[in-house]
Amino acid sequence: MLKIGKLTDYGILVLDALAQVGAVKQSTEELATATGLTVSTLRKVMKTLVDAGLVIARRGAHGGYKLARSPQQIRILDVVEAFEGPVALTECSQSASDCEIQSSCSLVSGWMGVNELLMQILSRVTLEDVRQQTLSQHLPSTLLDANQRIRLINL
Amino acid sequence: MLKIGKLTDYGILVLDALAQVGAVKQSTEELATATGLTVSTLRKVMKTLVDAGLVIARRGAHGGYKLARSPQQIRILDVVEAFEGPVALTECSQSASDCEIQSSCSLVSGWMGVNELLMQILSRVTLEDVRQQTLSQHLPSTLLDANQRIRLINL
DNA sequence: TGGAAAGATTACCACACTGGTATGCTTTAT
DNA sequence: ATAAAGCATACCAGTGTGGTAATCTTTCCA
Ligand code: SF4
Ligand code: SF4
Repeated sequence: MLKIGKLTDYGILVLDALAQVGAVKQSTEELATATGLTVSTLRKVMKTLVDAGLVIARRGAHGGYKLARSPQQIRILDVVEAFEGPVALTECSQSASDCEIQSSCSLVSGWMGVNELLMQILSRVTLEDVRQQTLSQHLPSTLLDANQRIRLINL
Repeated sequence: MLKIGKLTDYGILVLDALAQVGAVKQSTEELATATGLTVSTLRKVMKTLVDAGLVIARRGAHGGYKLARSPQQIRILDVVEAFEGPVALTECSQSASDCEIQSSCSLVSGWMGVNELLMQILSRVTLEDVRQQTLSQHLPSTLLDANQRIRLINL
């Protein structure tokens, strides 16, 4: 599956709704109707988003939420990390690894490379890309030749 | 986190061990000592690997396992899909989606793009890449300029 | 042809995580 | 003061994962 959590998904959903209205503050109720989520669920989502500094909250009467920066400056990686912590494909990708066979494993640095690669990709896709469907839906399925491949790997 | 399952990881571990010895068949016991996994766990891993056609099994006395094709021809995506099913970042990425707000969601095709992109990347990294640490461990962290970015997104 | 060597199949269970929900607290504008 | 908002916490059912064992089936060879 390699799926992202549903809450992460909801996070993007909220950011999209906020981007839609520009700089206008939105209340939890307004976001609820805009996104179709329940208020309870929204609260959890908003907390994460605020803690991560992706949206700015204003409390009290006439409060509400607005984007902390423009959709072009919000990376998918930011959102994913906000909800799910650092990207770590394998156990040993994390600092506090508890893989029992790590000492005798020769693949640690190999996985690191893949991990880094995916992070680089996710850091280059922005909220705006997802909103505007910048990414072509039908990518060419032909394999790249060796040179292109190296360039892709090494960015 | 965005982590792959531990069993998937073990799968790569086994494939690495098989690649190490070339065309020689390996028994479950031999793989157990080579990888540090228990025999019970290995059985589950091997079943998945065999079902996916990534390794070839020979039963009976003098049986064992060997790689179905060369490490260069085994894509990480193949292994991931074997253990975790089709890559589907969001609910709606799967055919049988059960996201309740999908009808009123404008991000479906946006996510599709990201999903495709990640799959393309994972399909271009092979077992050999992970074994030989082909991927540079320290990728340049400077952002690409606009043109390069478009080329990356559109492959 | 029988037995040993090997893989295949199935079932079971503890545990952690996820998603969903409710309840009460704090801040701020008027 | 009061109402409108966001903030914090706690709870819980369901699910998925990882780990383990017990049993069946195939193949080779003495
Ligand atoms: S040490 Fe090896 S087996 Fe353990 S998590 Fe890392 S790659 Fe996987
Ligand atoms: S339909 Fe929208 S909210 Fe539902 S899974 Fe897809 S992207 Fe997420």
